[in-house]
Amino acid sequence: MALQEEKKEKKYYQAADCPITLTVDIIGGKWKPLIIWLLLKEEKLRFGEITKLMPGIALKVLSRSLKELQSDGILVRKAYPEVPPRVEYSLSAKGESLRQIIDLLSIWSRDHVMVETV
Amino acid sequence: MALQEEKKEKKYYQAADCPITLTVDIIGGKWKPLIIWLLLKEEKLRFGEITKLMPGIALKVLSRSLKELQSDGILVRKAYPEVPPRVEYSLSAKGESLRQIIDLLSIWSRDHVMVETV
DNA sequence: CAGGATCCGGCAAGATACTG
DNA sequence: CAGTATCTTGCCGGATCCTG
Repeated sequence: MALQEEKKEKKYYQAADCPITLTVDIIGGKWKPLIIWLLLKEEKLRFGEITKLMPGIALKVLSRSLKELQSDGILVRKAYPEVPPRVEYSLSAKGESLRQIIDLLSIWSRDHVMVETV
Repeated sequence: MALQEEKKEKKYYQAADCPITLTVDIIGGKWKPLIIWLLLKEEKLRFGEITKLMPGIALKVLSRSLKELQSDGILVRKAYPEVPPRVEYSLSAKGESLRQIIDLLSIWSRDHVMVETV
């Protein structure tokens, strides 16, 4: 079996090969970072609370962002069968595991973004 | 001096308040992560080399991405006054300072994205 | 060789109205 | 209260042609 084209190094790359891209696709976008960040601080938030904390976001966008973060396993939705309805969002273990990264990002942005080269 | 409305906690947030967003805005997008990732590995790349390493990217998109990463201080462009022209891109110190974050992201994506809950 | 200029399509995001 | 449905918009990314 002649392993003809087997190189140790790939010759080219696509976005999907990049570990940064894989993560950014999940936690990136315009609002998801903020949602995760808030949930890291607040632990548990209702849908309405989030809309009040983030006045700029459109309902539809928040709704879809939450749904995607759910299906990516980052956060957990808990609905209470009450009237009026109550729904609480919190981070899953997988979501919590992002804390270390978030902390690093916070430090980096403080040191390299907010201070303009001093 | 009645510090009437002075709360310790802000009542609402915008995307710009979030440290994750600040960083993701710089290194995020479809191709920038890949560019940074490659430069972390290769140290120095010519424009044409990048297009060969990333066959999917459009010239204009690469061009603009590089320009933005420059103006954000992430990478350095060095042009040699030759014919035909030669241009080399490499990470700045600020760009290098992302390595720690990138490493964490790599680990996280390997542990939480690529293995689907085992 | 390293790009600039131009035109185009798609999807994310936004605004508003409505519902279980 | 916690969303959906619908319509519109804006920007990102893509393809092609052109140039110092």
